[in-house]
Amino acid sequence: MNYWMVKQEPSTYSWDDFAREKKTAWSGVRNYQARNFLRQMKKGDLVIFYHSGKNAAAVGSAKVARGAYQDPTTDDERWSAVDLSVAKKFTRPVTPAEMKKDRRLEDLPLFKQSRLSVMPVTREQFEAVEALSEEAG
DNA sequence: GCCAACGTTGGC
DNA sequence: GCCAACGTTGGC
Repeated sequence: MNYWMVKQEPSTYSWDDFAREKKTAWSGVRNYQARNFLRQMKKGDLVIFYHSGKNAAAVGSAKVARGAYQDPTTDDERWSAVDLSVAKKFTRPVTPAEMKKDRRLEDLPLFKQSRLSVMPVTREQFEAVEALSEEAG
């Protein structure tokens, strides 16, 4: 079982959109590194859903419902998509500032490669974000 | 809202 | 296969 983080601008596709749909195709990724990570995702893997932009925060978790397949938004065979289903909404969003302060999270790829939209995290990191979301702000 | 940095695309 | 141009992202 592996752990991941996906980043999305909420004006493009927010957690609320996701929660309404329950399941979505994570498609439209046009970056090779992110694509490679998508292809490594297996059904059942857990994913942190992160909002980028002005109110950036980790807002919930998702589960990989279907491993990589041809991205339906293009005929170009280079690009892949996965299906994600809602796991749980965090009781409280976790901001990048909080994450940076946490020693368990200071090495998140999120902070090393700010443009990457799909990235691996360790189980420890996944659980640390979850734990922060359950603490009082 | 501008601008610099990054990554992908397209022309040679 | 290189490199300039372009589009997108993120920081200020």
